[in-house]
Amino acid sequence: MEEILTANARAVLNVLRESERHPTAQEVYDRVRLTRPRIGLATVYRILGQLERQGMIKVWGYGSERARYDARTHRHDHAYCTTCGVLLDIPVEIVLPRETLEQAARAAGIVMGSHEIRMYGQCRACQARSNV
Amino acid sequence: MEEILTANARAVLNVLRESERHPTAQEVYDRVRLTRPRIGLATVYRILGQLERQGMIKVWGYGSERARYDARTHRHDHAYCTTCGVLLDIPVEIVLPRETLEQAARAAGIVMGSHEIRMYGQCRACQARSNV
DNA sequence: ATGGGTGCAAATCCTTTGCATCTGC
DNA sequence: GCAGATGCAAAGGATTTGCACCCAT
Repeated sequence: MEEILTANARAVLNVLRESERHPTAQEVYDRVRLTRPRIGLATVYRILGQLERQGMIKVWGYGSERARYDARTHRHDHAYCTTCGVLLDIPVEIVLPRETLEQAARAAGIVMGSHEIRMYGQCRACQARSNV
Repeated sequence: MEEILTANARAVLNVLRESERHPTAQEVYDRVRLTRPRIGLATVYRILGQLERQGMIKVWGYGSERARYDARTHRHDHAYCTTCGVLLDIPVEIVLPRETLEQAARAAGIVMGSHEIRMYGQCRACQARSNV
C-alpha cells in the first residue's frame, strides 16, 4: 500500500516517522524541505490529510492550537504540558479492560474505533523552571 | 469567586452550563446574544479564555477543528464521532487506578493535573445513516 | 474620574482551495 | 497523452489584538 505513495508523500511520512516530537504541519514542511526543496506547504497539508484518511497517521489537537501529527499508529497515550504545550508520548501501556470500554461505548451510543488517554500537567522542564 | 464575573462573563458561563452540547465559540456567541444582544464575538473569545485560565471551563480540540467549550469541570470522558464530528459525554465513569496514572505520569515525566479518556468512533445517527 | 471591560474592525494565523502546470506512467 | 499530483497565490475561517469608548465603582 505504501508503494502507491508519491515521492512527496513518502518524504512527509518519513519525516513523521523519524520525529520524536509531534510536529505541526509547518514543522513537517520545514523538515521535509531539506530533502524536497520544491515542495509547497499546501502539498504538505494535502498529504497529511490523505495519510490521515488512510489511517497511516494520526492528528492531535488541543483547544485552538495547531494540529499535530503522529506516525505512530499503534495505540498509545499522550501527556500534554499545559504550561509550555509540549506533547509527550506516555512510554508505558495503559490498559483499559475491554469490558469497561465496551460498556462506555454502549452508554455513549457509539461504535468505538479507538481510544486514547490524555494526561494534562506540567512537564519536567516547566517544573524546573517554576521551582526557580 | 463567581461574583467577580462581569455580566457578560456570567451570561457566557450560563450558556455553557445550560448546554448539553459542547459549543464552539461561535455557537456560544449566537446563544449568548439572545440575552445580551450587544456583546461582541471578540468579547466571547476573551471571556472563554479567562474562564479557561481560571479553571471554570474546559476546552476540547481535535485536529484543526474549532475549539469546543465545556462547563462541566468534573472529571468525565468524551466520545467523538469521526463521521459527523459530534462530541458526546460518556455517561458512565471510567476509573483508572490511581497507581496506573501515577506510574504513567512518572514514566512521562510530568506532574499530572488531570486526565481524560477519549473514544473515537461512530455515533448512533451516523450508524443509522450508513446502514441505508 | 478612572481602570478595567467591551465593541468594532483590523490583523494574524492556520488551513484549504482554485487553477495552471508539471510528472509519472 | 492523461490523470492525478503539485506549486503558488489567493481565499477562507477561526481566533486574537488594537484602540477608542463606555460603565461600574
